[in-house]
Amino acid sequence: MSEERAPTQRVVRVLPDVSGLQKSFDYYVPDELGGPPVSVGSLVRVSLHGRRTAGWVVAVDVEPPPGVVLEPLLKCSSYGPSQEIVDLAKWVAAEWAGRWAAVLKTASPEPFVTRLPTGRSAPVAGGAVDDLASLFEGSGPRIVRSAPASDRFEIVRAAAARGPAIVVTPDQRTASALAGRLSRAGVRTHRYPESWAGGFEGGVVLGARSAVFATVPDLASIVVIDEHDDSLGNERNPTWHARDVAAERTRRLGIPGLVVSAVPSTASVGAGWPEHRPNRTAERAGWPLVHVIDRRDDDPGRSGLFSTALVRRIRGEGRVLCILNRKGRAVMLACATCGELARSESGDELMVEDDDGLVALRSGERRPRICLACSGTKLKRLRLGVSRAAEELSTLLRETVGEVTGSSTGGEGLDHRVIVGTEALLHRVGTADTVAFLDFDNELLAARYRAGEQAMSLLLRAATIAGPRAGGGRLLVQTRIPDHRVLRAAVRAQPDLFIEGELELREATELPPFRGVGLVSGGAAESFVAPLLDRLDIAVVGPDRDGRFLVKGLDRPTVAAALSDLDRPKEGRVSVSIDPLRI
DNA sequence: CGGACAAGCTGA
DNA sequence: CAGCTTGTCCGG
Repeated sequence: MSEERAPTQRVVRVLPDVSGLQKSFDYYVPDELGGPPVSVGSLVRVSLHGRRTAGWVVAVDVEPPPGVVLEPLLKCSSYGPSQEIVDLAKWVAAEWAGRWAAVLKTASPEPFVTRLPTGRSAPVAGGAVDDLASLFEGSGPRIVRSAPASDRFEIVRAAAARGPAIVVTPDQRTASALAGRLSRAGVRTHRYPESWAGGFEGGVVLGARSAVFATVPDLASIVVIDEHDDSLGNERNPTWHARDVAAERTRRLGIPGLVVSAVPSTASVGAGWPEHRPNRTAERAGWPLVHVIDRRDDDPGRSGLFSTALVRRIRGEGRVLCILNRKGRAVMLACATCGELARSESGDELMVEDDDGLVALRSGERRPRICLACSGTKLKRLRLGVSRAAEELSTLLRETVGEVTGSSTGGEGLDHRVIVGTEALLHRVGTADTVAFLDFDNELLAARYRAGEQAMSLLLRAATIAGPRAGGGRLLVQTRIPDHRVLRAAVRAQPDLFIEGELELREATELPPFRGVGLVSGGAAESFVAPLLDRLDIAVVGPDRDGRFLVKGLDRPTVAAALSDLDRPKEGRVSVSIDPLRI
């Protein structure tokens, strides 16, 4: 089959795109091979064990192991990620215990690129760039705190003025808006991944999380917008987060990495990255007004979704979004007498009902059906749904109310002054005057350790949509926990009130960013983690109700390494997620 | 992953 | 013992 290799021919190392195979193989480059030049990152086709498969060149001019007869590369299909990105992808795979090939795929063009653009554009100086110069001093990640309704355009423009840049945003909508404004300011922009090769022309590459892997020669900075947002985290394994990838990439390149957020994540603050803050006046001005409506103050007989206070505030002028999140919600119980939610002793967990009384799902804490606040024994169920909410609100306001859920299509329901919807509404509407959370406790008390950060993230999205207080931007939050640190921080536009408490809790409970965690799921999870029980530096917790195990260790690399070193069981499936966002 | 091949099982 | 299934190994 394979003709003899001439001693002068180049040998390259190829990582095949075959799941279940994490090994690279050597091939020689035949003289007559057409297509793009073969270099590190090139997408190639090779023959492996008698079948053709795609892969990536991960090293060139290698010395093949003695005794193996090399086969030729069959084809060079496309330009691929640069050496820098191939190396970065390897780090990402190790850091999140995933496949190198899976990361390379994210960093590769689709469809193939067989010609690179020629000609580069020079940076375009921006307006207020001098004021922002200090943000770009030194190298590696730094936190840029910037109020939720403040404009990030000048930061992005300042980055563009310094040379080729990558701007990562939580969604394509934001990337699109920033790209449009940059273009109008004379900056060359490229959308990623559609314009995969755009980075070769200079200018700014903008896109959602995968843009952090864009190949950009002479990259001068990376800006991550709203770094707290979970959309920047990969849902599939490896569960890398664009913020952390940007941090590593900028450290490696010795360039600045700006992670921008109104309320920086526990990850970035916990990592001790330097922080640039706006002055208090500017920060406050960049938040909408936040009204907390304490539902415990309602008339005891009232059981609807809408407090009188809320209805009063949304009657009349202005566009209003009412957010009702039903995703993964448990039925909540509240005291029929005083209105207090049924929560665990610590207040961190919701209690649900079973035959023996009340039980907390996570800790298993039990007590009889009694209200902790007033000792009342009558509890009522709080039931909700978008359709019912829209109906109820239409009646209360005496006007037609729109309705939007994740399954609504196009502009359906959007052409009303008042719209009720799930979280999807916050992704579909660009601006509104008021955003109201009908049932914020569902977020605050969600049975996930990151519930607080996720609730805050929702508030921040809403705040961006509502705009600054000076322009009439306003958030309304119905809750039975008005003192929750998420709400105190938002009301006072003072992120530290949230971040400090959240970090204390994480430290006390030994969770990220103070520890690394891995989630092991799948039928063979138990036998897979068994060898870890002997290790003193690793704790294994579980199984939970879904048969999953939580593996805790000193930090992310420790846990990732421990889980990567384990042998995969012969039968049964195992899935490993490092620092997953939703546990 | 998926092909190759070896060992194990079945029925005449 | 042919013919089939199941399991283990391994790829350049």
